[in-house]
Amino acid sequence: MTAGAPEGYDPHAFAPFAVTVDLAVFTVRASRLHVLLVERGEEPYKGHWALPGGFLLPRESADLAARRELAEETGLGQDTVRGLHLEQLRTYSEPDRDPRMRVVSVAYAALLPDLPEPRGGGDAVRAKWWDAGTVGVLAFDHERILADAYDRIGAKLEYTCLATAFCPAEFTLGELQQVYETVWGVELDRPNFRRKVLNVPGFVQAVEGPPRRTGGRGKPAALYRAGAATTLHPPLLRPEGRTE
Amino acid sequence: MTAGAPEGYDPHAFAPFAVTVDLAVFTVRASRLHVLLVERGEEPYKGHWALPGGFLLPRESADLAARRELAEETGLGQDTVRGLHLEQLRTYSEPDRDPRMRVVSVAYAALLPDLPEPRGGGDAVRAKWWDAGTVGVLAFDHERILADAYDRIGAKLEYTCLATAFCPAEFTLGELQQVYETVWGVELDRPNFRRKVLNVPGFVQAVEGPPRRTGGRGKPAALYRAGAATTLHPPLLRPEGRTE
DNA sequence: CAAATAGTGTCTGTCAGACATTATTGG
DNA sequence: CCAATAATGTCTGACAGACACTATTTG
Repeated sequence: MTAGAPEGYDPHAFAPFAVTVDLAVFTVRASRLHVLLVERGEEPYKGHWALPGGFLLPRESADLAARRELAEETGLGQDTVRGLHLEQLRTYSEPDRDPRMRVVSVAYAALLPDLPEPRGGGDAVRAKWWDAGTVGVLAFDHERILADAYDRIGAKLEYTCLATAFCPAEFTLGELQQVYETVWGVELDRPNFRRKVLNVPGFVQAVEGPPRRTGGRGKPAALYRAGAATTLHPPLLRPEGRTE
Repeated sequence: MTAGAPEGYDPHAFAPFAVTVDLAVFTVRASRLHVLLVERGEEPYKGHWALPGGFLLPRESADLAARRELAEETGLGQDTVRGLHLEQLRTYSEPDRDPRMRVVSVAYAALLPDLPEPRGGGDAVRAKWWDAGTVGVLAFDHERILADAYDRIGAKLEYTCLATAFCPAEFTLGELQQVYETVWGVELDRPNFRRKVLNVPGFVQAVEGPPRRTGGRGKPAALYRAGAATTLHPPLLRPEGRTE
């Protein structure tokens, strides 16, 4: 900022802002993208579904608040949550986005491997995974946030290693391909997908031992871990240039 | 957010958050990337240089506040500022980033064509364009914000039309190439750059009339305007995969 | 063996970088 | 004519999509 607060500024005299985080938590289950929603137990929007989130504590960064809320809503351990990739999306600050007062919200996207149903802790009545294509009307401006999150995730798959965040620690290339196909809503050619993934240095790393795993009936697939890279060179561009 | 504010929440009883915007305003002049900085006239960090910015007004979105501050610092008209591309970078919320109180700041990047020296209005002692490679120690966490902004701009040039925001309304392909070379710090092959730019539908649009403009001594160059597209298909990837 | 999934090999058109060449201006 | 900049053309190697084929498992 350029200067001090307005003339004679006193934090308690000025109309204060509340600051919250909102989370778009995604997972891939049954070849469909799912998002974690909570049912609101209080006004406003009581009974509506909303993105999980909540207020920043007085000495907490938005990043920490997001991880705390994520742990509360999913039942994941603090240590698990600490290592997860949280992607800060953007901040929503329209004056009337919350009817009660002035609330500025920092939105995050989180990517999880498939998990059991959330235990629905925290303040929410209950939490549930929804098919991302069929969520209805959400509270506040959360539909907008969810749409922005979806766009961002799809774009980030092209040039970052984010897709591995949807997979368990060890995964097959088929599972990784499923993530791309599900998020992008396209079908990819398996041999070409394989070639491109293995050509990106540091994207995936073969798990040494002969351990393999079956995915139903066919030949067992080799296992991989996420590699050291964070960005993809070259990127995996999605087909047909449909980024609009 | 999932639920109402904490038990018995009253906006004035709770430790309030102040919300500000900070702007990384870039331009290309003399083949160097420059950033607009202001000298602080008050404590803390009195005498230090900082990114322009300021507090949100009670009923103002961060986006509007950023445009207002930009107009104040650069002397650009309200109408000019309204049409500019402002890129929201991310939000900085570490509890101690401002020694006075809890300040959450929404950072923006703005790209301008080369402009005269700013008139240095607003609260700042003075405002000045600095070579982006030689800025010293900045106030608050503004060095971090500036570095993040620089990274984002470089990446966005690859897959969006952002580069045209650095150019005047009508520009030559040579000028556009200068933008890429300056921000990325590389030299590009002119014929190939030309071919790729013209191959992207909607990136640039030839200005019809035979009007041309000279850049010193050689052959006058054809003029172009920014096209209708916002994203580049295919993208203009920077050479040597140096995105780390 | 048939079905299903994993993995390899090959062909071909497109496009990238590299660079030669022509065009148009001022001095 | 020379220097400087703009614009066009060409060559070649790398890589993308498409797809045929082999490998390994279960029923």
